[in-house]
Amino acid sequence: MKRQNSSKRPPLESMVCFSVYSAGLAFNRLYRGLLKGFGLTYPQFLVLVSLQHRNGQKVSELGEALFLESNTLTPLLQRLEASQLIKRQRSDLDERVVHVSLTTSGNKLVKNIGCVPPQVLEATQMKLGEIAALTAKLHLLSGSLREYAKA
Amino acid sequence: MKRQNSSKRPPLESMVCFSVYSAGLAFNRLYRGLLKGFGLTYPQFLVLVSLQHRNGQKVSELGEALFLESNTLTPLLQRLEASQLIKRQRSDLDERVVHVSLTTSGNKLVKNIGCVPPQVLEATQMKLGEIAALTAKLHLLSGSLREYAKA
DNA sequence: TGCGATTATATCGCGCACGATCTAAAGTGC
DNA sequence: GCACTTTAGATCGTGCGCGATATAATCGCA
Repeated sequence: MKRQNSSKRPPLESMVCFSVYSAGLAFNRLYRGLLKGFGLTYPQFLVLVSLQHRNGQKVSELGEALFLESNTLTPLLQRLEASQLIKRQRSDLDERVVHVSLTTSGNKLVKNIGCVPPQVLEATQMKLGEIAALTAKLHLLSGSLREYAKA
Repeated sequence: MKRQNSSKRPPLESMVCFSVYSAGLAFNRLYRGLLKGFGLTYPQFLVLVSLQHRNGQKVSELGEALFLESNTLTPLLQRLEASQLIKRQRSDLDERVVHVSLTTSGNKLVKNIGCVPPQVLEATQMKLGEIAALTAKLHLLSGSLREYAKA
């Protein structure tokens, strides 16, 4: 027999969407502390990591990697450029597209930080395998949600 | 033998933090579409759900439930109040604290929406048990991250 | 009683997310 | 070659998150 939702435990706790939201806030705060010393925000860090993997991406490619669009990326990239960490240059073949690449100091910085600082791993208190499984499930979930939103 | 990270698959995909970030964006977009018709944002909806469970919470209690502070909540609550969905009133016993309660129309609205609209469940493409397990893991993770951030 | 410390909420500024719209460059059909 | 559409980024306005700070009420305690 199922216990009736006695409505004395907060329902937020039982909502996946909230657990994701809340974990997102927690990660953001953790990274904020770790990145503050480097003068980076968390999304900026993600952009640098993506560029480290593949330099010279178009804005639209970065957008596909991060699931963001130009209205978010453009100002973010402008700030990174102002910090001398990236360069933006219009393509010669198609003047509409803008290629983004790490500067020398940008490259040095992201190498210095490393993709997953050891503090983050420690903070999760999870085993590597568990983390990988969780990551995979979340990507599946994201995919389904995006699929549904499109349809 | 471990395959070397051949650095041709984007490293973002292997980062938990990114999978959480990205799933958060996806949920936000999904809810945005669902809530637009009700004139609500996703965080506003979460506040209403929390109040439905326990009406008259202090701002600080809402903050503990949602892991947010007054600098985020105050303007959010002001907007909800402007929409006539909640009432804010200072306590008589302690004039520092503000109690937040649903108005009749706010109560009606949140009941109308329901905690987890069926569309969301469908969009996840997951079984209830899977969702519950994921939710539990994420709460654990959030807890560890917050614990680490405090220390 | 009075005054420094603490607490609850509010205010401000900045940087994301994102809907809506704009601009300019390419593509397209005739 | 010329209008029509499409595409890539950029711009603008709004609403979060959050660090820093302000304001006002309460507490502690000598």
